[in-house]
Amino acid sequence: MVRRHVTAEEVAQAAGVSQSAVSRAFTPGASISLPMRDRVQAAANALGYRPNAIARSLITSRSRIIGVVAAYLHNHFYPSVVDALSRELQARGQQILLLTTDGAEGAEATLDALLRYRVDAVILASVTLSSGLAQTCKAAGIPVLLFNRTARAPGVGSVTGENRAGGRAIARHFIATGRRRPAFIAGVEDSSTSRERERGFLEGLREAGVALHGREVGHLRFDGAVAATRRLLRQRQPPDAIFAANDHMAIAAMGVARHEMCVSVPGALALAGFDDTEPAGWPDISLTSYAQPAAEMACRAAEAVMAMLDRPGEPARRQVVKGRLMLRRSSVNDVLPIASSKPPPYHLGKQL
Amino acid sequence: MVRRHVTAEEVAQAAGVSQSAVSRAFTPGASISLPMRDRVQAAANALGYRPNAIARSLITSRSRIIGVVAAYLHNHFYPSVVDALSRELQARGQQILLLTTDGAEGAEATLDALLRYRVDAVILASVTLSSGLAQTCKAAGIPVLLFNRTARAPGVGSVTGENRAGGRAIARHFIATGRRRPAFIAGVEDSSTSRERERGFLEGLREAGVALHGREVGHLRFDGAVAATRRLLRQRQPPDAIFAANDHMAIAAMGVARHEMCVSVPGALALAGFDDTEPAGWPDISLTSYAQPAAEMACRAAEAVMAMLDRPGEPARRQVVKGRLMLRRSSVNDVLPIASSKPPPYHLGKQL
DNA sequence: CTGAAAGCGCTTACAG
DNA sequence: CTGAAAGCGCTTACAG
Repeated sequence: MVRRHVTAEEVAQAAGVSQSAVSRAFTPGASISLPMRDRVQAAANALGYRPNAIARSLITSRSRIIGVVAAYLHNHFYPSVVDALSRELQARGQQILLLTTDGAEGAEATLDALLRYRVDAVILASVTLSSGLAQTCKAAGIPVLLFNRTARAPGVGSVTGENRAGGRAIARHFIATGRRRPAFIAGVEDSSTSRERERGFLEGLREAGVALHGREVGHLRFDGAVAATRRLLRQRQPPDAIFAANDHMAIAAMGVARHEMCVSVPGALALAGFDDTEPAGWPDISLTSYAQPAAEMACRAAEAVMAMLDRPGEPARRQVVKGRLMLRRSSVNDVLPIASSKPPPYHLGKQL
Repeated sequence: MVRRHVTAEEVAQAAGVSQSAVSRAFTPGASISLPMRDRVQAAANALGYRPNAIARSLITSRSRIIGVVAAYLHNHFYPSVVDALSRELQARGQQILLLTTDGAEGAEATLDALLRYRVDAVILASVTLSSGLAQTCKAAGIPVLLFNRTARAPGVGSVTGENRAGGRAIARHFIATGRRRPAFIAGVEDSSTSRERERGFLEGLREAGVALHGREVGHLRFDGAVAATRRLLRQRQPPDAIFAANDHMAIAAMGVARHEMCVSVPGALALAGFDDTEPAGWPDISLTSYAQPAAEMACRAAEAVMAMLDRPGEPARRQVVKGRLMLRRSSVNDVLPIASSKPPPYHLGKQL
């Protein structure tokens, strides 16, 4: 039973009208009389007709599909992003063609497949994707939006958090709480996001005349951050504070410090991450973090994409979404543990 | 600059061949000579041609797009699933149209939108989605595969973990470690997945002649599990073990027990979840859990979907992927903390 | 192996 | 408001 799909032509025959009329009945704003529309609808319902969006987009040359490229869903920031993006885009009548890719290898080939589907735009939601992907989209004449990273190339819009200000806030917090041997775990060297966070962090330290005590690269991966933390903590004089370029790596660092090296957190070592992912708010983790509001960033991104589609000429914008420092028990002792009975208690943190 | 896309016709003109020849050059296995193919390729590269998959699927009536419906990406099991599914399907030349939906409301409407894109099949990856969605797909003649749940209706394939056996294993473990007041936090009442886990758990308790000491519903949400745990632990005689129907809820329970009620885990209370999500393996969480291997389940699901497309007549299968109990410090004291230096140390757990 | 032609299921000017 | 017709960019029998 390879039942073919019902077509507009079949509905037209059943309703005794032209195929154009069927099309109009399913096109909001088309010039069609109410009786005609009802008649078509009745026949359509009886037959179980559903307009073929593929055929539609072939002729309108708008697929109403947005390509979303995500690289590493194990970092919990990205599931939140995908969830929020999906919601926002669906609300605007767009579908999402999802592309996941592990690092750069093969990404070009899968992006090529994506572009064959004539997506209306592409959102690149990963700091590790080569900017070559953005260029490929540009070359294909497809609007690109970078999410959580920027690019030097002009004409590429982006939505990011306050990377530099966030890094600076973490540094000031470490200094204010008496830390004098702060270290940094970078993401990947060639990512604007990680660089900006580091830059802000270094600026904050310099303000206070404190030198960076150590620096390792965690490659944005859990295992990478585990190794980086071991190297930092095995030094003769280990750091008394570590800022990891994102929560995912900071949580790995926390595990190594507390359970492998028996370093007390926050007593002997303060920890801070970036993103304020959900696990950071869990009481057993309670990780100080600079928040990037995924939902708001996704909303901005969806709006930006729609704007790119509706007004192609408009110059691409770089939007920065405001964040805030969430203080938790990984860096300060006096933050209240969860005690209140009023929900939601798990995302509380002292706001700076 | 609304540069239109390059078409096969334009490539044909540039190469001085017919449009059919261009089509054949991009169709693996088509009968075309090597010189002809090279000539077309050269022209195509020069013009930046990319075949329009939309047009292609209109005529082949295979879109090579699989609809994936996921409901709640905050439960970290689902990001792993989406990631793995995406990888597996991409490897088989399929694209993914992603649909996220919060609960039942509005899900029908968005599924309708999905079906208009003539996806070749739909994977329903959420225990909370109404089985009405599966029926809608069936009615539209589109193959459906349930992921992490089953349905009474025949002809609907599924891929699940060992829910019943897993529940039983947790019960036996609680009993074996001396727990006598075991409680259960259910997911949602009408989910086959949660029901099977509970059924296995009760069977395991009955074997030992131990009665269920408490039961609450967490609605599969973090906040819901927080409230459920409070109700359980505020009893005059609180439980000495809690099995939550998934890790997401178990982690919420852990936070409440340790940080709000000051109940020692695992001393006064043993905790266990289901799924073996990544956070369960983090040393600060170290949650005993029955593993559902997301990657393997995704692989099976991808294979099953491809089989449904290639052999439409074949009866739908219900596949169960083997899991295993991961013992960690939320339920036993003698599990070694992370000590080894050989990676990957964070997913270790004593296997039963 | 190659090309001309029909056709996939729609949208949208164009007449009426 | 309605219908006949052209056409979106391809694939695929059909001849040659």
